[in-house]
Amino acid sequence: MFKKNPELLEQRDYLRKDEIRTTNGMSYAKMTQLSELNEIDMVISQKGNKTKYLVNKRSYNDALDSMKYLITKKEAALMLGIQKDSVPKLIAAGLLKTYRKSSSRFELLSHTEVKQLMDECRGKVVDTRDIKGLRLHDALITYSVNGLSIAKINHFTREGLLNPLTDNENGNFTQNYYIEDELTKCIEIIKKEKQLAVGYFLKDVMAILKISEKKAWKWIEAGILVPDQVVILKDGRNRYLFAKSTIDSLVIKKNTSNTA
DNA sequence: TGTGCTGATTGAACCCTTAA
DNA sequence: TTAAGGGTTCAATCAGCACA
Repeated sequence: MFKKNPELLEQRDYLRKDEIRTTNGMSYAKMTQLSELNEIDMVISQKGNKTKYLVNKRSYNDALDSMKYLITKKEAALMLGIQKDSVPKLIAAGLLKTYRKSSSRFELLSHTEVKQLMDECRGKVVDTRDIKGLRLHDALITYSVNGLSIAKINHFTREGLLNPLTDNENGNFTQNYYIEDELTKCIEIIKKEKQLAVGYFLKDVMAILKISEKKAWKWIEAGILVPDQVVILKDGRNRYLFAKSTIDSLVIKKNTSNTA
């Protein structure tokens, strides 16, 4: 009945407890706690041996609207569809703020802000047949080595560089699919940012200067190409890092000697 | 010059321990 | 009891190096 007439869903006065848990990540314990504090109006409906817990929609929405309603990182993770370990990463990236309550020893988050982040980063709802791309977790497994993180995915989504798709209008990050072409472009941005901050690797330098590996080593030995940082790996190998400015000046030198 | 090998690296997920 | 924190695992790519 609700599938045929979705507007009937909106008209309901009461929501099921399990419905609230899956759509908003609120734990059953939290609902009981809010009910005891009279923050939400929860009624028990008994039919035979089946017990139903129903929450008044208006009281629930009022409780959510209030900034008083703070949630733990675990609840935020449930709401976003990510692991609890990822929540601090979103906080560190400035995508979520934490609050302190005298009654709690834990850092808490605003339910409103978590919901807002999810709404901003939820994929565009399309038909299941039109879904393409990688799930959030698969994208992270594939591209974590390139510096892609859950925080970066959210940043890029907010900036419009990533346009995820979903077939669930109330879905969370696990239901988002990311287009591979868009992910590749974001990886390029991350790489450029890293090169600016950390520097170029020898392979990057070879490509920029258009020289072979042999020539690169000759230049290093001759002191023409001087690494700005040498990281000695555990197995004795060296990892060379060249600052962007070092390579830029070499490119200029190479170009002027070519034109002369 | 090209190719293949090895170990490092990355970050989320997972699992276990700790602390209040 | 439960959230947080720390260590480990997983899957993938990359850089350095050796060698044909």
